[in-house]
Amino acid sequence: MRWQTLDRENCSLARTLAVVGDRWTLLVLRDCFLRVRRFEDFEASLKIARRVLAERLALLVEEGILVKRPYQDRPVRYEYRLTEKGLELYPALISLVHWGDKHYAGKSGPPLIHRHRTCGHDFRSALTCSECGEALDARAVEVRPGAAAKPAATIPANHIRSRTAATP
Amino acid sequence: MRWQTLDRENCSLARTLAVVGDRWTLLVLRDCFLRVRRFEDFEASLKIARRVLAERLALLVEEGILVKRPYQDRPVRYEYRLTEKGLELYPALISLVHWGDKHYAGKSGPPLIHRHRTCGHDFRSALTCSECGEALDARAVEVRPGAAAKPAATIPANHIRSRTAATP
DNA sequence: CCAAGTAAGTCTTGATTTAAGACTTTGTCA
DNA sequence: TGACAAAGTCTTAAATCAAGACTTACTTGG
Repeated sequence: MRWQTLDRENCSLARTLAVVGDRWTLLVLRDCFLRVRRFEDFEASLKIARRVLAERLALLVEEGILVKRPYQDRPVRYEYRLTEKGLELYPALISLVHWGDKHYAGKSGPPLIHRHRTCGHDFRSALTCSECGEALDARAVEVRPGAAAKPAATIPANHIRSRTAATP
Repeated sequence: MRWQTLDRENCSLARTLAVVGDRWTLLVLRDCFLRVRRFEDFEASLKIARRVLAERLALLVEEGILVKRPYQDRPVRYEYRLTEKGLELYPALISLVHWGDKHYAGKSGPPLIHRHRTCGHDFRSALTCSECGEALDARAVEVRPGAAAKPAATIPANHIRSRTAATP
């Protein structure tokens, strides 16, 4: 499969990955959430090849996830900032970070600690149901095709009926 | 950067991406949550090259995210199932899916609809603070280095002080 | 005025990864 | 015996990526 064609797949995950599903892209976004904003700062932080960084930033701007805007004239210099759409990736990112904290942190704990300013506590993110507010477990989720589904495309025949997801 | 060395980075996101941060790996995991379990079913569903699929499955098993177990003898045939550790990736995956639903679904809505069996409603996932239960916004999160932090490694100097994340 | 510095890229080249699909193994079924 | 099936492995050409030298446009110090 060519990744340029992935956005045409009838699957929201595939479409999402076509845009941000590249390792460098996700690390660039992590830096954005840590308030890194300038080309050279991304480069120094990530030790990424400049060509690749330029390409990823351009893609993120094109997709409306970052905006490029001048922070000075003469000479004009640009910075990259998250848009609202970009900020909405936070749940996915923080979930990945917390999963890594849990399974791959060393003896001394995670490298970064997150504090919720609103309540003042260090937290771990929790995924809840938008309707009942309870914690969401994969085993309690059922999936069915929406109006846009073309079942044959990405879901094997034995999954097009509504079934409980993931009960290993 | 070589991706094999990414797991030595002092950053939970980098370590996580070293394991599951590959596009194919994430699509394989999506299929796992949709109850795909057999080699040929993954292949048919994803149209992935067999060699790549074999490699990704082996990695996920090695990392304890999937288990490989026989579902029949004579001839012995195997299936792949999510472990508890694998199931814990659900928040990250569903967040990516819902982000894709929101920004890349067509007129007719998302391809798949998720229902919470516990409460019976179709839902969108919501990220909440584990401490106060309120919805989490990236702008309300402050980050500071934990005991394991080696600030110079992955966080630029101007970010090692505790600062609010992401206020674009 | 000239040299050095800086931010933000672009270009070139060699290494790595991927895709496609033919081939292999082990066993069943008609 | 021959066809079929699941779950891989192997080969090779094509695509993608990494590293770092080079470029551009402007500023600042001497």
